[in-house]
Amino acid sequence: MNEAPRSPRERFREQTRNEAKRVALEQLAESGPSGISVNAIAKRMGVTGPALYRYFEGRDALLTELVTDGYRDLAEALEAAAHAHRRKAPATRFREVALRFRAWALEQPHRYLLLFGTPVPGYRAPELTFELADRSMRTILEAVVALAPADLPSGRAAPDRELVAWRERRGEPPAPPAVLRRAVLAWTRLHGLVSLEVAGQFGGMGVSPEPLYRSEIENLLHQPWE
Amino acid sequence: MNEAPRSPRERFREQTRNEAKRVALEQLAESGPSGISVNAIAKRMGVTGPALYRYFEGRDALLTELVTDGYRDLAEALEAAAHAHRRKAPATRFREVALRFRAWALEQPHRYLLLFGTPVPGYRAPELTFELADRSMRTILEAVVALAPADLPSGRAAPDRELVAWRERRGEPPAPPAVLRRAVLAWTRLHGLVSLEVAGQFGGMGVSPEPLYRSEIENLLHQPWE
DNA sequence: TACGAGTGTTAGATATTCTAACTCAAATAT
DNA sequence: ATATTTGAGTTAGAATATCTAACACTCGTA
Repeated sequence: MNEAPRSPRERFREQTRNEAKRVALEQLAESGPSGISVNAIAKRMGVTGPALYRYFEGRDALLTELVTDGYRDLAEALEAAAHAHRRKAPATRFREVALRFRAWALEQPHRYLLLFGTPVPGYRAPELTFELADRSMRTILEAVVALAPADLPSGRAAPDRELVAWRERRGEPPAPPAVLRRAVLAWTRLHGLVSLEVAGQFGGMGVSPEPLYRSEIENLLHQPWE
Repeated sequence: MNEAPRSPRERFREQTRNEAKRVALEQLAESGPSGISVNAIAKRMGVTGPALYRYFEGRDALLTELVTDGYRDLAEALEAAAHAHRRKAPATRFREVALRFRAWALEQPHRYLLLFGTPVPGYRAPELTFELADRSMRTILEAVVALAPADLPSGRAAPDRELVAWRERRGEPPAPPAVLRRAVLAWTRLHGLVSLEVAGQFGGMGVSPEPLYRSEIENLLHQPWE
């Protein structure tokens, strides 16, 4: 997105940083989060350990950057799916977004776990986590908004008020609370299935997760609007 | 459960092991999975580092033991909830088991994340993971079985066959595939909500997760049996 | 009471993160 | 074109981690 960095030095710097992150993701895939080692990354890049400290404050900063990159990547994948089907029926669009979500997770399970699994380093701020997840959440929300009929009533229960307030805080057009609640449920249900699948919990059960996932999508599409 | 260890030495050994695991869980709560250090545990126990290697093969073995303990603990909590309400209506029993599930996770979020988050050490075998999660799964399954009407048909779709086969493999009384599917969905939906809550993803949203969780329980109870 | 199994210690090999001090090349400025 | 400065990479080293090996001691056991 950003145009070419001005100086050759900045370009080189950017290139080295990306290379380091690329190698870090390799390490992540091979040996898990705790296998990401500044030293090993440097060695694999053909430089000594301390050299990398010119580019990252330390191991945790590098990890954090992988996390933020991951959230951005996921959000972009979902947005692309939504955009690709923007002319289709809302149900179709929702399905495609949901399927893209699972596909993204399965393409790079270690990254998905890095985002939604145990916080790895010292501890990353939960607020940061939320800010980042929010962009994906918004795409799902838009897909759910398009599904809802026009005449949904406004609820008065506690979670409804919270959701409406949250939506207002972001300066987005208001949506009926039932829609917001449905969007959150969509998020948690899809995440529940995907995270257990990625963590290998279905493996021993002999269940193919895909039909389950599809049926859960249909459940969300056909569930009555209270 | 196990009766008193015979020799004083075995008793002492058991005691030391438990103490070590207790301290390890403290470390886990304070500094996350990567903060669990054999050295630090030993220091906190008043001995030197290498002493602990008499009791655990290494750091990974200790970690693995924390994981297996956690799965056992969770399963026992769910079984206790089911047992406490064994005379109540099936819907009540299911509700209580589901609520206990969330309560267990909230009481010790770091442990829940240790079980269902990113695999931490080298890599624990997924089969092991499944074996252990199975016991909790079974309790949920029993609760769902009790909910189902008696005249459910047997499906012929692929996931149904898999689920039935899985159930048979464990030598348990057969259950209609719709029931098994519902049980898996219960598991994934509850886990989806709880894991996002425990990971702090709802924090910034200002949503109280409890009403959402309860509504999801009711959704499971009232969803038609296809 | 003598033995031996088991517990804990120190020393050390290896690997990690990260800082400090230094060199050197290359981009920038004059 | 030359001088200056910026910054990349190096080695050295402090602090801490896992884990092994060799040794000492102690307390159950025979």
